Amino acid sequence: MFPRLSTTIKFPELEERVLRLWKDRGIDQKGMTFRQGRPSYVFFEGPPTANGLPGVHHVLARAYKDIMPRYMTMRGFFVPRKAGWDTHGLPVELEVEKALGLNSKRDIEEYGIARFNEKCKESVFRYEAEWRKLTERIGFWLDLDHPYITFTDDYIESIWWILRQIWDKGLMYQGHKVVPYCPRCGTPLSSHEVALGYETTRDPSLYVRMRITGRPGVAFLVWTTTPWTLPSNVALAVHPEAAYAHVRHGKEELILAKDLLEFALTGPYTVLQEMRGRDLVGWEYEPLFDFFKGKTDRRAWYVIPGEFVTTEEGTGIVHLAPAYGEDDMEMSRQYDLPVFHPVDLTGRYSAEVPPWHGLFVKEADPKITADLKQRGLLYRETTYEHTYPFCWRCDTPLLYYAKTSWFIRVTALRDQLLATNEQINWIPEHIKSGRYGNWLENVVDWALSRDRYWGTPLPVWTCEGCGHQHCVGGIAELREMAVRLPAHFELHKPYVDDMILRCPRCGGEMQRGPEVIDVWFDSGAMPVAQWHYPFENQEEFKRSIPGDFISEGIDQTRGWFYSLHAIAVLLFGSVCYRNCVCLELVLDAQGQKMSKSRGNVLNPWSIINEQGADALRWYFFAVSPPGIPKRLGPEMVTEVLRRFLLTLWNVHVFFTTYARLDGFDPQAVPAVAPRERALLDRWVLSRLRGLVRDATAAMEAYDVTTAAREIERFTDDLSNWYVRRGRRRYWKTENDRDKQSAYHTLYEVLVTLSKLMAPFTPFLAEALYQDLVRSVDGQAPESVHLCDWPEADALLVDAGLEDAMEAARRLVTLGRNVRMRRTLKVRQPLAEALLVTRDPALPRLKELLGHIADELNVKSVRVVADAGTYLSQELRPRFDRLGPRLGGRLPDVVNALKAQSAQALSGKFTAEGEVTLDLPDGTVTVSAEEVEIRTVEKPGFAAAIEGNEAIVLDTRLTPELAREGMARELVHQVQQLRKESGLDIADRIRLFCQGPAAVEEVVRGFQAYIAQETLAVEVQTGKGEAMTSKRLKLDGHEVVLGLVRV
RNA sequence: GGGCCCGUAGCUCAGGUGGUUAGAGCGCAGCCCUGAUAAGGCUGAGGUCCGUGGUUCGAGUCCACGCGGGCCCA
Repeated sequence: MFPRLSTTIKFPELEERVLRLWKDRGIDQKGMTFRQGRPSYVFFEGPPTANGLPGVHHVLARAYKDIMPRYMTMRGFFVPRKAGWDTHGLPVELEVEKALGLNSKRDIEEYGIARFNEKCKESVFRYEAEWRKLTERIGFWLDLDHPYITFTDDYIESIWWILRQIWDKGLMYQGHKVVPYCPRCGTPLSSHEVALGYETTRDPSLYVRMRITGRPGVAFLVWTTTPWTLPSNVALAVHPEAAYAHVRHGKEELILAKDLLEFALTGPYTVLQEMRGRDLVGWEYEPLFDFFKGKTDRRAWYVIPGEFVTTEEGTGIVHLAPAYGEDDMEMSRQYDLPVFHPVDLTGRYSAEVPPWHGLFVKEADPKITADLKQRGLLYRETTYEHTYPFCWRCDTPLLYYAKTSWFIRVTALRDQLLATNEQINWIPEHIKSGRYGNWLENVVDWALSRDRYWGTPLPVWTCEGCGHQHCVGGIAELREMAVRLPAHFELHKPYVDDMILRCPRCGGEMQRGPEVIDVWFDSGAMPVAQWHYPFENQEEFKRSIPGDFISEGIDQTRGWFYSLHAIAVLLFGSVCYRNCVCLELVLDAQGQKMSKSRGNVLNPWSIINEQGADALRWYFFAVSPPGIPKRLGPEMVTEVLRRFLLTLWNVHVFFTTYARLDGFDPQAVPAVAPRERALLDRWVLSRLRGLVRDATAAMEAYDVTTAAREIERFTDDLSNWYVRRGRRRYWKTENDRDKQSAYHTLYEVLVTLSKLMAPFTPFLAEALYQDLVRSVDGQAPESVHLCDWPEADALLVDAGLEDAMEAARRLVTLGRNVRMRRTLKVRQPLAEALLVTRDPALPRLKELLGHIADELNVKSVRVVADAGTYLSQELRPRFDRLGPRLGGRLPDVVNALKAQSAQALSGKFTAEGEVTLDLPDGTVTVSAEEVEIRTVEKPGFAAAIEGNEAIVLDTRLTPELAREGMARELVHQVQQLRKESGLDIADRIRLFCQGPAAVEEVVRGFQAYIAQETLAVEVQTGKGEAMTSKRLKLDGHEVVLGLVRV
């Protein structure tokens, strides 16, 4: 028996009930495991960090992470859904530093690394309970009880194994590299981190004189915004092809780029000589300072050519300090220049620069400037506004700084990265060759090491005796090689730092370097490390690589999308994941980015508790494709709830209400063969088949949005046509084949719909399924999420019927348009409607005239070829057919056609199939296929036209029609009265109607009709006993209606 | 400064390979209908399809250059 349901529904409550059902019966567990043994579809969970509260953008990501696994499970695949937590890294350290009031690496070391890391470990699960709560509440099925956690020794051991593989391939190296470095945090930042901290700032802008050796009074004019790098200058670079000028300027002579003379010089000048940059190459100049004079054997302080030099700003002569610029370092390699690096790890000058020893370099800028000025080397000093990177966590200006770091030679694999990228299905597609492809083309070596505390330790030990380096690939190996291990064994600092190994070369003692690794390596290692491969779970791992599906924010192109891909290529030379759905930002209702400072952050719970998780999920899926930024506000979610979820719910309530009343049992009542069902049934089943086919195709293409929109469209058709047109079939008293056909059809549609919706709105889908299926069939799968996805082929198809129905609905709209414009109430029956249509579906349309007549409330509908009395004709050229044939002559032909009367031309086209036109440049024959003849309304008739279709209503009211109109009005009033009296839809009544003879005569004449419509066992005229009654005016007559429940 | 994406009604979004008069939902106004419906229907107001050039018989659609917004990178 179907449950009794109400159209008043609170979806959040329904969802909580479904959650309890899942919990009580362990359905979530079954849902994740019941396909075990079937082919797998592999989903990778990109691990979040649980040291912050989940926000509404996490709901978007988790909804997408949920929908494909659910869909693929229904399609028959086994989808493992291991949860994961990202636990290492600077963001965690920062939180803990803040909480403990620590401000520097020294503070941390004084506090104690062991204690500090212990705090980090606690911090990363601070909000785990919140994450779990949200994850469960939005219906994201994930195995939260067996997550991978990146800080465990098992996980780290797998990472060590990976690093060892890379090491063995010779792809790890220690190098000098200029990196963006935060002197406060004492660590280089990844490019990802640098990107977080660009700000507009003012820096000094210095034009300095570099005196040319052997040419007294002549200097290069050189521009810099980083005076602190000048002591380390070793060379100047010019663009070899650019034009330079030697000018007299006041009392001195300067050389700079010709294009920049006006820009750089502050007064009149005379050009003495012009030259190319390459002419200057090799010229020597006097260093600004003598700190490094004589400290190197290499040639320094001369001009070299550099393609990177521009003549758009500055002077076209670039000062090179290899330790503090990437280009500079590159040039120093090419030209074997010395590298002077007089700045320590805290950003202060070393003793190599005595005047400013101990001073932070940025603070030394003005002192250097003053010194140059005093020695006459400063030409001009201004300030320069530009964007410059600051540390995203502490706001310290970053220094580009040569650091010893460990790198992975990813550049060696660029071609393989690009080739495997071709195997990834990116959604949206443009990511592949756009943002991501570009990133891969410009890929640089992966700066792996971090000089921090809370992270996976880099497993490289160095022999203190012979300098031999060894990369440890696992715990067993570590124990074997160990000379000394700390009492507490853990693969974290400070414990690993106390692990001393025996050098395999010389037998000396090996010490680990201080570094931990980039946290992106942790998460990118998850396909391997989540299984503790290769130490355990070899089968699981092999089954799950490459993965089938990942989905995260689009910002992960440089983050997780890349680290997964790079590690898989490094290890196996193969692709890591086959399909990647990139998600854009969730914005507020005004389109502004949500941020704490703006105060516009939307709490996901406010929507989940008001509108529900299904509504939010549906909104995300349907509103726009994943790669487009989404605006979100409560009212937007309410709209989809009303438009879609509630509409569907109402159909569901309609069905269950009447099926209960009639005791309809889909198991017991034999189904009428689909082909023998009513046209309306066959139509909706055919539409359903189309929906299943289209939704399946869309889902296979990861086009969730199209699938959702198709489901919405179908639901609208279902409610506003199928049910609307067919509802009397469920009310009627006789239980005939038609009624059974109607019940079975609507039942099948709703059950199928619940399955289609299961991946999108798991709660509502479950509620429908439980109400419809489990309530009557104990043998059926216990949950919609344990069902198979519907098969389109199993359903009836009748494309011709769908076309005809579309035409019928179009004509009904037209007809209502006529009634509206003539203010002819639909309740008043009319005699006839004439249809003019050339729709190819016409033969099938004739089967549907009854529906048109009903909707328009007319006694008969006729299709006519011509309604000439009411309508005239118009001829329109078909540009799409004439255009390609006629090209430039098209306008002339169109004008010639317009010059003749449409009636005459249409006659000719009909009779002869073509018309020949005389044009100034010859004759042109136009065939009937190249024009369209349309019908046009003649004013003054009750007609409406749209395209080449028209409808004409006969508006003459006979007395009989008027009486019937009154009868219908009476029925309407009685129904209102029933409603007002609070009667149940199945209650029977006794009815009386008192009024003038004209009215009472109608009541007697339409007694049977009125009785049937209002469920009256008796219809009386005159006064009567009434439970409730009301007075009203009907066509100017005073009438009293009354009724009693029997 | 470079790359990618976006710009269509007040709002959210559709608009295969160019083709006559650019659509839907919400909102607004008026009317209608209603015993599944918190609904539904009809009509109306509301559009320089971001701009400017170009290609074409014909451009929301293709090309170029701009403008505005977003993301990513320097």
